[in-house]
Amino acid sequence: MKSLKYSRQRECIKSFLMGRKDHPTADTVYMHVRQQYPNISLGTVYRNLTLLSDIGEINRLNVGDGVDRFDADISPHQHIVCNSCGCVQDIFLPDPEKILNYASNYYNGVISTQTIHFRGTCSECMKMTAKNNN
Amino acid sequence: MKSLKYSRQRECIKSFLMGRKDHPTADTVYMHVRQQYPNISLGTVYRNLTLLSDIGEINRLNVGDGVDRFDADISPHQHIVCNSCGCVQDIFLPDPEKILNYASNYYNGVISTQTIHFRGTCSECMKMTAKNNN
DNA sequence: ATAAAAACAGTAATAGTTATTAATTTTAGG
DNA sequence: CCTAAAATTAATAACTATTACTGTTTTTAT
Repeated sequence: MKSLKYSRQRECIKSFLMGRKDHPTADTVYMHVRQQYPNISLGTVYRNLTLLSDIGEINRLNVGDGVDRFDADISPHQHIVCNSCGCVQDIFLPDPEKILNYASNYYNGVISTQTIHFRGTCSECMKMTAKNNN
Repeated sequence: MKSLKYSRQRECIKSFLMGRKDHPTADTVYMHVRQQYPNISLGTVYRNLTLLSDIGEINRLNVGDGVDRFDADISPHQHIVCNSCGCVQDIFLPDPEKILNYASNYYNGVISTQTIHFRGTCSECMKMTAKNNN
């Protein structure tokens, strides 16, 4: 088996992600980490993001727009994409198991996990449209 | 605005999709439609699938494996991917609005739609593993 | 200090999908 | 039934996101 060795690049990627709640793409991570390590390559960013999600330190998610996003919050939660500004926010449901159990009643195999992504309008964009309609 | 003209290729794509419940990829559609129209190009398949989903005659879905799939069943329903064989099946929940309303309580913007994809083991694969463990 | 293992930067390759273009097909109006 | 404008096509090029390869550098256990 392959042991893990420290790398400053990986550390930087991880801590950048921990400071964000907006589920950045690999490219966004790359742009920011490059300010500290100007020679880092996009491949290194991808490799470390993949590695970190493989060992469960971060989550890789895909909200259906063809780009992978990364989230340092690994507690179980769901996501919503704003149709207006495109932001990706968290939704914490108190009892997500309830949905899984509910769905199990209507499937003849076994359901083990679920991924829900909602779409809608975030509160910021709601304020905007309210203002513009005065 | 651009009016729609008949095309046999599009017709063939649509009717192929209507005969399937397994949410084929563009490539799968291509392979099959090519038996009837050997000169059809993958681009034509993509263009028509995109067009059909734009006008709401089919659905484009993505279960997170990096490939788009297409579904002629446009009634509201959810999907489950089998971890064992990779098949994509339908799940019809009697009251999906209930989930959306539930989630709305824990979000400060507006939720308008939801996409749920489950993962688990389909009934076929369940039978297999049961057999092998005898 | 050293050497094996891991990670790196740089770059090439891959997969899925969309865009371009010249030729063909469809169809509304005469 | 003809015609011509508009839509569609096949073929191919281009694009985007991601992964793989390679020779060099960094990490770390001994």
